[in-house]
Parts: sequence; structure tokens; C-alpha cells
Amino acid sequence: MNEKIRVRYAPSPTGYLHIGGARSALFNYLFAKKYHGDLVFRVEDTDIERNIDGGEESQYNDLKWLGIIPDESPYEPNEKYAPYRQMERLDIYRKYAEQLVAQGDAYYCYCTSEELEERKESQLQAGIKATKYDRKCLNLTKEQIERYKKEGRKPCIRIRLKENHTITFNDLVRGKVTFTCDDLGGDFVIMKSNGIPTYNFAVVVDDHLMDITHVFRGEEHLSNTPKQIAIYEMLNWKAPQFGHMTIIVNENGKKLSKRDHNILQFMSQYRELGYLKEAIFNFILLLGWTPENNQEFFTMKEAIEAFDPKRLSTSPSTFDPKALIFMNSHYIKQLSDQDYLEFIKPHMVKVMDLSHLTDEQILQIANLYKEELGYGEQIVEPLNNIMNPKEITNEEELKMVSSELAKKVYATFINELNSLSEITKDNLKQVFKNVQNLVGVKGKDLYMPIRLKLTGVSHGIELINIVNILGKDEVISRLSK
RNA sequence: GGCCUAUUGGAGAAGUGGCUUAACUCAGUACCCUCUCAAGGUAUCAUUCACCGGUUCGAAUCCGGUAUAGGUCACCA
Repeated sequence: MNEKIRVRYAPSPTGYLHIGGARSALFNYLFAKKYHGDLVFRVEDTDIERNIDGGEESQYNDLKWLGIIPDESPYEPNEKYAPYRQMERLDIYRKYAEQLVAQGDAYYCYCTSEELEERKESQLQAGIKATKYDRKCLNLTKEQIERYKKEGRKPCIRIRLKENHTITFNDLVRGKVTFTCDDLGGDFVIMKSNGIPTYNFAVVVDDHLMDITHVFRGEEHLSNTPKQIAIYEMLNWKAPQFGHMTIIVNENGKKLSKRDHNILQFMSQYRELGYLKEAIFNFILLLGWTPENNQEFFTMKEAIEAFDPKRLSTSPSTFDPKALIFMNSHYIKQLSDQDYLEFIKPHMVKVMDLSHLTDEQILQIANLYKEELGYGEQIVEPLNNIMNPKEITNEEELKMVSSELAKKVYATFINELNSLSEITKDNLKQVFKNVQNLVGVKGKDLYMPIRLKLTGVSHGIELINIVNILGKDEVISRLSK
């Protein structure tokens, strides 16, 4: 490869960065970096109806958060290729669209959407399942055009697809793929009547002008590819290499849609729940891609080195939230004290007041949960059980807390606590031992009543740690109730 | 319906003609540890690669057909 590798991630700012988009961006990035190329962040904002505020910025920021750093974007433009927002490039598209019209490969179409709908309907009535545009406007006379203009109609521009023309391309993931122009669904629109290009046209113009060499995108674009190649051919441009990645499906085998509420899909949601970027990165890396050597955990650098598009899967990948949790807990365990503290504080703060604690004290508490956390927010519930004990409703448990034996345990325990000048893990161990000897109970009968009385639930971290967190006064007060 | 694509366990998947009695990881199950939950440890988890035929000494791997699933057929991207 002599030419400089240039790839792009081109989101439309109609939403926030989701799993599929992130994966698409990731593989493009890995490919580019492996061959010392550049990643371009381009904004496909031509659907002016659906664009949302902050969509572009959040996509850009979430990408960076994941460690996918674009080399060029609206914020760091290369003068040679700018601008990077399609709505700022309207003149460019118009120029090439007019060129296509001039050379007979495209034509103005004055049909209204109602007319199109009507004629599509009659095609269906006639038993034609694969409906396509009937080329009514292909050969309009001057008079007809004048009449339409007088009516105030604004034309769109349609591509004029060649007949009996076959388009073949070598997909980087799937190998040779062939389409016939007649199966492309008819002469599609390249410029809408409002002067804004359609996706398939804008993409071609931009990819060419931005010297994009390789395009990795979702399988849903596979059938757009021949349309785009048809335009490349008409403009006499060299098309980039395409690679179509498998789509991500949910556990029912359906494509992950933005409306799929069973699975969290947006980066920001994961970040807020306490997922680490390393885990998400690693997880999406292995979603539809496998390394040669079975390696499980990757740094970005390792992934760049190992990446090979030939090893992208061709069958759909199921998004398994459990696998993500596994990844995340792996990376949480690796966190340094300082990083872990920073990571976990925002979650702890939801159930306890940290302002009077030192970082060291907070860390001490947080470390009790480090091993078992799947994601940060999971610390909230168990910690809440300790800070704000639940009312016991279970009959068996009620019996256990209020038995004569239990009362004796509390009293002895309180006594022993009172005899301590300070509370440490070691002397708490001794306290339990003393109570065991004095009352004559051990194991479950000793620990469970205290645990229930203190927290209201029958499970949680080691009881000694709970006592340690709550402190002498609080423990005595709860046990005396 | 047309076109395109896929089909190995609950999941991600390795494997592209003999070295596979289908690797590895996650999840699951059982046991150990333990006051409990979790973590950790140990063990276990596809006589079989969607199905039916064919080629071959030999097939998950090659060929043909069938079935199923998904994608796409917009003046959305």
C-alpha cells in the first residue's frame, strides 16, 4: 500500500454514540492506526429533521473517551479536506450533481411524493413486488418542465442507473459480492428537492474528496454499496475498499435498534453506571472479531497491532451484557487505589456522606466491594443496606432477631464493644470470639442475628467489616433498638 | 416478493480435507471455602458442526438442493 490509509467515522447527529457506532468507529480506527493512517470524523447532518442538539459533540466526546481519537474533525480540520459537516458542503454536492446531469447520468425529477406513492401503489396492485421508480421524468420536454416550474414544483435529481450492468466488488470481510443495477430498486434520488444531497450521494462525494481509502461499516450498508459504486463509476472516481461488518443483535436475534430498551446501548449510559472505558473497548473489540492467538484482554496498542479485518466475523454477533460485566469486573480489579477511588466515589456518594471521611477511609470501605463489582453502580445497593437498614418482614428472620438467645448475644456484644477503647478489625475478631464463649453460640446463630439486626438483610460483606464501617456508637444504638 | 448475507454449545467463537475423542473464554450446574452474599478454588457442560443428498480412503471443512434467520429495497442515514 503506497497511498496513505485514510478511514472515517461518519455519524449522523440524530442521536448519541451507541454500541454499534462505537464498534464501527473502533475497527476503522484500528485499521488506520495499524497502517499509520488517519481517522476522519465527518458529520452526516443532512437529515435536518432528525438532528438533535448535542448529538455531534457527544458522539465526538464519547469516542475520545473510549480512546478513539480522530485525526481530523470539525474541531481539528485539515484545510485540504474541510469542512467536515455535510451541511457546510452543499455547494460541492450541487456541483457534482449538475455534472452528472450534464453528462446524462442523472436527471431532474418533478414527481411529488403523492404521485410517487400513487404509482407505487398501482405497481403493487399489478402484482409487481419489487417496485421501482418508473422514470416518468427521464425524458421531459421543455414545455413539460416549464409547466412544472410554473406550478411551483421543486425538482430532485435522480441517478440514471445503467441497464444490464453488473457491479462487483471485493469486500474486505466477505470476499466477492455481486449486484446487478436492475436490482438496485430503480433510479434513486441523489439530491433532494430542498438542495440537500441524500446519504448515498454525499458519502461518495465526501469519501472521494477526502481521499478515503477504506470503509468499514455495518452490514446494513451492504446493499448501499453497489449504489455508491455506480456513482463512482459515473464520476470516473476510484472507489475505496469496503468491508462490511456483522450487525449486532439482541438475544432474540434482532438487530440492535435504538428503540431496543432491553439493552443499554449508549456510551453515556454505560459510563454513568460505572463501566470502564477499557472494558467497553475490549468488549466491543471482541464483538464479531477474534484474534489469532485467543488473547482475551487488549490494550489499545495491542489491539492495533493484532487487528486484521480478515478475522472479522461474517455471522451476526449477539450482544451479551453478562460478557460486558465480566470484562468490566476484570478491569475494576486492576484499578490502582487512586483510580479506583475516583471511579467509585460518584456511586458511593449516592448512599453515604463522604465529606467527613478521609480518602483513606473511603478507600478502605470501597475496597471491601472491589472484588465483587460488575460495575460501579453495584456498590449502591449493598452499601445502602448498611447505611440505611431495611425493615425485616420475613417471618423466619423476625423470629431470629427477637429470640431470647439473640437478645443475649446483643447484650454481650454491646458489653464487649464498650470495653474497647478503639475499634479495629483485630479486636473485633476478639469480640466475636468472646461473645461466642460467653453466650455459648457460634457460627450462624452468632452472626446472623447481629447481621440482620444491623442491616435488615441476611447477606452482604463480612460482618466484622460492617461493624467497623458503622462504628461503635451506631452499632450499639442499632442493637439496642 | 426481488436482491444480498449468514447458519459450529446458553453466549462470543477457534477450526477452511486427516494432527479435533470440535480449542479457548464467558455464562450455567455441582462441590469446597464460609455467619450470609460475592469473590476464589475444583469438577462438569456439543458422540457432533441447520437439514438432505453428493464428491472422497477420509468432510464441520468441497459441491448441489432444502429449511431457517437477518439485512436491504425512502426526497433516513
